[in-house]
Order: sequence, then C-alpha cells, then structure tokens
Amino acid sequence: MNIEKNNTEIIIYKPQDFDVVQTLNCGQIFRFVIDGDTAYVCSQDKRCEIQFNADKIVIKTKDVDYFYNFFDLDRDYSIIKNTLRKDRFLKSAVDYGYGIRIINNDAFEMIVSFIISANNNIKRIKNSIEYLCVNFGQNKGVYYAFPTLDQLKQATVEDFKKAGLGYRADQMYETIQKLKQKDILNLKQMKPDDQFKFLVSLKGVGEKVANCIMLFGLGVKSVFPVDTWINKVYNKLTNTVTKDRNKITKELTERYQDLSGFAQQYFFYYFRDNKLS
DNA sequence: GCCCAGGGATGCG
DNA sequence: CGCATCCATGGG
Repeated sequence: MNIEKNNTEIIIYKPQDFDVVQTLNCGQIFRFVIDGDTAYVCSQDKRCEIQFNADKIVIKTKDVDYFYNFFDLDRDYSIIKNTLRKDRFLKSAVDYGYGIRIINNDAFEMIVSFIISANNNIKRIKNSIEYLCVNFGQNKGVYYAFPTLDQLKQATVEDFKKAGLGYRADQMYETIQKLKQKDILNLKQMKPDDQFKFLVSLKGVGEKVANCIMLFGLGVKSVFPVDTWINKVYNKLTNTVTKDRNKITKELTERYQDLSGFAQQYFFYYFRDNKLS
C-alpha cells in the first residue's frame, strides 16, 4: 500500500489492506454514507469525502492529518492479518474482512454513541446520533458536527427521548451532566485499567460499551468487546451454550492479547450476517 | 404478536 | 459474588 498526502487529499494506491466499505460497515462508525463509489464520513466536527475503487482510494478533506490518523494509516495491517490467520477460529474471517481497519475516533463521540448502542440495532443507533447532531451540533453546511459536551449539556431527558433513546435517555442525561471536559482529557492519559474503571462508572456504560469506547475512541487494541454476535460466534466455535460474557471476554482477551481488538472486528464482521458456519 | 438489536441497572439470594 | 428480570423502540 503506497500512500501520498498533500494539503487536501490522501491518496492510497493498491489498497490491499484497506477496503472502505468493509471499514465503514463493520459497526465501528455510525456517521457515514456510502453512495456507489463515493463515501462521506464524519467525525467530531470534521468530514471527508472518499472516492474508491480496487486500485486507488482518494480521501478529500480539509483535515488531512486528522483523517490520516482516523483511518489508522500508519499501521501495517498485513502483519496483523498474517498473525491472526494462523488462528484456526479466525482464518476465514480475516480473509473475508481483509480490508478492515480500526478507526481512531473521538473519545467523547464514542462515549455518547456506544451508550446509545446498548441493546439496540445499528439503524436505530445511526438515527439517534444523527438527531443529536442536527439538534445540538453545529451546522456546517452540508453536514452537522457532533455536539460538544457543552452543547449536549443543554439537552433534557425529553430531548434524548425524542432522539429515540428510550430508557437510555435517563442514563445519557445523567452521564452528560456529570461529565467534565477535563475527564475526557484525563482519560487519554490513563492506563487502560484506569480508563476502564472510569468508563464503567458512567451511567449506561458497562463492560462491553467501555471496551468499545477504549477500542474505537482511545486507541486501546488489547480489549475484546463481547456483544450478542460475539457470544453466538463463541458458542459456535467452541461448541458451548454459555451466556457468561465475562468468561468469554476473559478467554478471548487472553487468546488474542494485544491483537484482541483486531480479532474482534474480524469476528464481528464475518459472522454478523449469519455466516455462522 | 413475537423476537431481536454491538447491554446495563437493579434487586434478590 | 452469580443470576434473573426489566428496560423503549422499530424492523423483520
């Protein structure tokens, strides 16, 4: 993969380790649109337009450095994939999701987004997040920015219910009201164990959501979020019928170590669409 | 009408 | 501790 960068574009030639559709569709990003061979992706108050085909990916944006890091373009995924392909559970999943990259998104946006994600489906999650952007985020012309913490502090429980959060509205309200800008800054300086402890202290954040926030919002790759899909996959692969997510999390984290986050994404993407055989 | 969705909080033993 | 139950809401 050969990458060029200038003030307005990132150009990736022969992108064998980056598939735009796979990366956007594997459940780590909620603010994007795919329209044929073009994609539009938002993060925080920023946006990029991506034109892609089998030979070349062009990312157009005012924030080149931000999206270079966002798509994790300094990391060599071929090494990771070669390692994980040796795992008998993962070979076909890695081959299938060969172009997945784990994005480096904004921590606050991930906290809000994954509180909404709990016991929810992706379409509804996207709709709720979009509602919050339109009603509380800055109007940037062709899109709305994700609301800042101060902007979301203006939202009431009723506002969150209008956004479709249902019973999560109370949790969201309490977490937003208690959260301070400084907490987010501190979070980025903490060790993973302390990040986890802080995150699960927030209302609406349990172990799985905390792990997602760490993986997608704090760059911690040694976590393995276990959701309903991973639970199903685990039972299938190990021929068991457990619902003990703590046990699954512990086992898979020990199995994949520092590559846990990558392994989890390959699993999730491959098995989500009923590819359970 | 039932089941499910990238689960979490609460209460009970 | 582990475990069961409830929780809004829309789509299949």
